[in-house]
Amino acid sequence: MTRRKPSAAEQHRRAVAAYVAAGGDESVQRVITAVQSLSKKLDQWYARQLADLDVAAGEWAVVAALAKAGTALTPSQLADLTNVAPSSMTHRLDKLAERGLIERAADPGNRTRILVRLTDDGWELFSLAIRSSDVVESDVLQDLGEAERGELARLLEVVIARLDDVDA
Amino acid sequence: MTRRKPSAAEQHRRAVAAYVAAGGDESVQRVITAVQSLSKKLDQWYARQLADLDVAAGEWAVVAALAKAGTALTPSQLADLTNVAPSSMTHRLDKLAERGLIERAADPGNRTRILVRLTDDGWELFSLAIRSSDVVESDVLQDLGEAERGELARLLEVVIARLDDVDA
DNA sequence: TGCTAATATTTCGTCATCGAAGTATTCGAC
DNA sequence: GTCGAATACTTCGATGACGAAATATTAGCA
Repeated sequence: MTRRKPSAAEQHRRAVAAYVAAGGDESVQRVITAVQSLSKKLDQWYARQLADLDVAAGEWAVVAALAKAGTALTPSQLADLTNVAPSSMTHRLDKLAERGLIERAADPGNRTRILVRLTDDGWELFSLAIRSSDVVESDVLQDLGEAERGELARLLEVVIARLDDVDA
Repeated sequence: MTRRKPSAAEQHRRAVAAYVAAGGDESVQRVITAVQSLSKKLDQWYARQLADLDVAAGEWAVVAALAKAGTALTPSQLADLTNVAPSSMTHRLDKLAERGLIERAADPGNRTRILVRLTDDGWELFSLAIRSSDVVESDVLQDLGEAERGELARLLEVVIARLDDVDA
């Protein structure tokens, strides 16, 4: 490398400047850029932690989706939730089933469907990964007090409430 | 689908509940989960907009990284910034160069390095994509006033300032 | 019932990505 | 200056993801 890597804060500033120079609105770009760089860093950390558990990011996405849903889901629903093509889900589920993290069963009410659910091992993996991720996540939020975290969450949730409308 | 898709807000609530049930801290999970679901939706929208311009998400990441840097970068730096293996960058740059969006030149000071820079067409694509994305991004932030956007940006930037420390 | 369209999953061929090894150049210690 | 380690990029073989087509079942309608 020619020079040392700039800090995340410095990269953020430059990114916003570039987006504004290209015609973006500043108050918008500050928020969007920050969300993206934070999410990117989180993804990097998750990838490392999951590698320790020998789980690929895509496989984790399936486990997490099932855990969040709290009920069995079909391959199509999982593909939609984890942002991959339905055809890609087949192989993923094969591998997860081989490891005993999920199990497939025919839907008794509709024979074209297959229901995927977490096994006990799958639930255990989910809980283990969440607890270890929570440590890093707490670290990254350590500069915010309880009130500020609440305010940050509230503002983000206002934005999330708008997502479906913009989608349509 | 058995039942209609739950709203983004409802999915967010369920996800936080699942993470807390698995042992995560609520104030942490509300923020982290919100950041991730927002980022995921943004990625989906970008993918669609970029598909209209016939640009893959990974290719866009390279163009954006060069635009943000404002200067020429090496393939290794681009691989690092865009979160891919250095070996993957070779082919990506080949394709981007074929389309005339970037150009490679030998570094006069170090013959093991190659300098990649945006062409005029590359800059034009960047500006075009930013301006069209800004429309969607503004829509998603429409429920926040100028003061709230500022506060949201400020809180996120506090978190970003902490990223490097946690990384180490 | 019978027929068409829609839904759900899988298979298949192709392309992008990965890690490891290969090649070339530069840096540092002596 | 010379040799070995470090750096930078590319090539290579294997794996994973995509879209399109194939298969199977269900739903709607006359």
